[in-house]
Amino acid sequence: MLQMDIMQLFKERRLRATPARVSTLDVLLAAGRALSHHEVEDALADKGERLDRVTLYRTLDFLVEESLAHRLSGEDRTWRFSAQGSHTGHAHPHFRCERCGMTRCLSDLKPAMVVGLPEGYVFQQAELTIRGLCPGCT
Amino acid sequence: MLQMDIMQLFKERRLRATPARVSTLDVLLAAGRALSHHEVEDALADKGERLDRVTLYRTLDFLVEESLAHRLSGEDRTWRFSAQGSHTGHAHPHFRCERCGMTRCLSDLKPAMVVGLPEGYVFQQAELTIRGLCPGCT
DNA sequence: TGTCCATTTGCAACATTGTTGCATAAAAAG
DNA sequence: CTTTTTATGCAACAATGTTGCAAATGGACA
Ligand SMILES: [Mn+2]
Ligand SMILES: [Mn+2]
Ligand SMILES: [Zn+2]
Ligand SMILES: [Zn+2]
Repeated sequence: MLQMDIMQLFKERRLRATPARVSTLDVLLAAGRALSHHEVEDALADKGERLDRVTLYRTLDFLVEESLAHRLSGEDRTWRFSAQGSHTGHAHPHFRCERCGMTRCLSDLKPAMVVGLPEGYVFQQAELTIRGLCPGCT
Repeated sequence: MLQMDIMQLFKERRLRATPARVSTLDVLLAAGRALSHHEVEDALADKGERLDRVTLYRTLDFLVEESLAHRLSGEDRTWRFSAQGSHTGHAHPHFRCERCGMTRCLSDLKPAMVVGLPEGYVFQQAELTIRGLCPGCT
């Protein structure tokens, strides 16, 4: 997706198309996987963008708020951000590499293919987490 | 499980049965759910135990290392610890309350019962995470 | 194109969670 | 009781994320 198209996207939604937001969403879209705050920071640096740490945190929150990205918690106590916020509530499976932490959404896979991972991925473990309300909170 | 039995357990395994370890495992066993570092600290305080923050971190790590507990990452960037480390690799489903964060293992449930949660729990979402190695790490 | 105002940004300070180094205390073996 | 090994407490540090506030700026409108 071109930067110009991203700016157009913001304008259609009546959201301020600031450089920080356009560049950040651009990075997420180009990555094709979930990126940590730090990884986004690095990717922005590669493009010659200098962005304050706090601004980036707020920008990522903004994108999630506007459903342009979604956020998932990593095993390493950091948030990861992925574009494609469209698929509702990110209630889809994810893949995380046990060695390097690389995380990507598996939302485009049919259920049958979750068992058979995409080429090149090695299955080690499936973790199923049920979320909801406990007896004390109902 | 009695404190004395816990001490016995350590001795059988040739592990040093220090007050910190016995009390901490006691707290985890009594909880019946996964506790954060902070929650363990509070529970110990209730029992009149004073334990250094760092010592507790190391004690919890020790219990995980010895397979007397297992550790899971929460949505709030904190580790949770649960006794019953016996079930291998904690490759079992968990339940987390979306409101208060209460987390417990569902390891004692048959697969059919995962869909139908125990009485009092409200289902909201199932998240499946596949873990393994990505193409770059194989 | 210039003006204005709500919003965004950068900076400093702070909070939380967890880790490391090292001297001292204590467990368990003999 | 003495010795040896290991665990503990303390201080300092690191990583990740948040909050308050003044200054900059995006976009609407004249
Ligand atoms: Mn996702
Ligand atoms: Mn568990
Ligand atoms: Zn990897
Ligand atoms: Zn609850």
